[in-house]
Amino acid sequence: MKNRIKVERAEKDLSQADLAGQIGVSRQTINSIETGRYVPSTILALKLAQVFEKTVNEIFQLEETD
Amino acid sequence: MKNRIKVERAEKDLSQADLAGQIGVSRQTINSIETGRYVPSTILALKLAQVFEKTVNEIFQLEETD
DNA sequence: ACCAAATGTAAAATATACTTTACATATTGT
DNA sequence: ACAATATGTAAAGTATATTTTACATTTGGT
Repeated sequence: MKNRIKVERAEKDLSQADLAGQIGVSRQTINSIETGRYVPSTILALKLAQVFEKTVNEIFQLEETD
Repeated sequence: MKNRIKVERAEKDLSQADLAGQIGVSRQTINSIETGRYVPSTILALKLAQVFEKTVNEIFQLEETD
């Protein structure tokens, strides 16, 4: 699964720590999702989408391997 | 988190087992998500949305308690 | 009423998300 | 170059998702 978190963060000028704080997870959780080390829960994806004012589908996309 | 899986299934006339088969998870996984017993991964949410031809946000919505 | 299919759950096992702590590297401003 | 901030990652621990097996209940058709 691909994601656009890094880009969305840049557009809102948010650090990983900022974003983590807004959503209520650890900074490492954001980093791990952003770098594809693990797949977030749907609740987390919805919260990220909410912060970025986008849909989940705009931020996360399936790949063949999924 | 709320979800509209039951309704979307009805509209496509799919049983829980049918849906599970299309996505590649167990029937109990679908049942558990549908009845709110647990929160799916974003990959699973994207696959469900794909089957229903809707966005993840149309199928899953955050609640205050999330 | 009977039968088949669909649904709701539960328990045990396994996989994976997420936290905390900690450290190393990279980036940016002065 | 220096200091501060941001990022990448790792290991150990905890919480939660998902599978498999299994059974009880419900629903729909005849």
